Amino acid sequence: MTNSQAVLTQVRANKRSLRAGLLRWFDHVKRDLPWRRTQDPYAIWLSEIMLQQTQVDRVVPYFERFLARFPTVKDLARAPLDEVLAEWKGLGYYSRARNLHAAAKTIVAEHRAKLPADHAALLALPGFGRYTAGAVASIAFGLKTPLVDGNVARVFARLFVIEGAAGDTQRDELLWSVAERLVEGERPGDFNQALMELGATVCIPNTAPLCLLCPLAKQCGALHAGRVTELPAPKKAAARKSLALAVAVARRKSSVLLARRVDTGLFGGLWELPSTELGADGAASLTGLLGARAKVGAELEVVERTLTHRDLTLHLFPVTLPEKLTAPPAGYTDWRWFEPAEVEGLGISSATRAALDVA
DNA sequence: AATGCGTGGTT
DNA sequence: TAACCAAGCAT
Repeated sequence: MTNSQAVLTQVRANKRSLRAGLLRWFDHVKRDLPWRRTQDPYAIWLSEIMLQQTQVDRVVPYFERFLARFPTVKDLARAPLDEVLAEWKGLGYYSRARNLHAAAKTIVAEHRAKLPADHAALLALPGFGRYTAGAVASIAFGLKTPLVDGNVARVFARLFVIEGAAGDTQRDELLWSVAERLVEGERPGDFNQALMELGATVCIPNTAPLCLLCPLAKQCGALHAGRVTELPAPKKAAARKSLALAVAVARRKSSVLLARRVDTGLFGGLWELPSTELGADGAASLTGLLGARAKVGAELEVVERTLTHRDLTLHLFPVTLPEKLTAPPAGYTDWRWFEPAEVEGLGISSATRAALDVA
C-alpha cells in the first residue's frame, strides 16, 4: 500500500468525526467578516480574489470600498480599467484586478450578468484557478467542490502527516484528493471555510500552532508524532533578483509627467514616473527612453523597494521636456501631465507612491 | 516545473 | 534586519 493510499484510508475512517468536529468549532468561533454577511456571489467572488496571497485585515477596507464603488457585476464590467486599478491601488498583484474586470465583462456578455453556478464555467473565467473556482462554487452556490489553499495544505499536512513541500506534484494531488473526499457532505461552503479558518487562526505556521485550542487535536497525526512544527516541509524560496531603474521626474509648473504601463507584467496598467532599466551609462538610459529632446540632470534621490521576487532600486533624475508630448515611450500606452490632486485618483503602485513622495 | 507577479506586517 | 508570511493564477 502506498503512502497516499494510507492517507486516504485514514481520511475515510475519520471523515465523519472530522467534519462534525470542524463544523461545530467553526459555528462557535468563526470571525465576523464582511464577506460572511452576504450571499451575493459577486461579493464572495471579489473577496476570494482580494484574499489571494493577501491578509484578511488588509483586505477588509479594500473590499468595502470596492463594493461601494462597483456594487454589481454590471457596474464593474462597464467601468474603465483605470478606475478599477485605482480602487486596487496598494493591494498588489494587479493582474488580479485586470482579470477580475475581464471576467466581469465575460459574465455580462455570456452569462446574463450572473456568475455561473457551475464549477467548469467558473474555471474558464480569467483569474479563476482551481482554488477560486472551488471556493466560489462551494461558498456562493453550495456545490460540493473541494479547495486547497495554503491554510488547508498546512492543516492536512499535519492532520494526516503528509510529507513534501508545496509544488511537489504527488503531494499536491494527494491534498486535493483528501479535500475532494472530505467536502462530500452537508454545508460544503462552511466546511471549506472552516478548514481555512482553522489554518488561519489555530493551525498556524511557524513554531507555535495553538494545538490546545484545536478541535481536531485528538485526531492529529503530527501532534501525536511530535512533528507539528516540522510539517508541512518548507519550500525553498527563489532568490530575489535586482532591478535598477532610471526614473524621470519631469515637472511643469505644478504638474508632473506620468506614463501608463502596458497591461501585462510588473505593475501592468498602472501609472508611474517614466522609467527604464538603468544601464551602465546611468542617466543616458533616460535619453534613450524619452528621446534627445529630454534634458537629464544629476541624480536626485534613490528609492529602494523589496518585492517578493525583486529588489527594486529607483534612481530618480530630474528631466526637462517640451510641454507638447509625442507618442508614449516604449513599454507605455499613454503619458500625460498631471496635477497633484489628479494623481490621487490614479492606479499607482506603492513604489511609485514612494518615489513621488521624495521627488 | 519553474518563474513572475506586490504589499506591509511579523519574527 | 533579512527572511518569512498571507484565502493563487498565468504562462
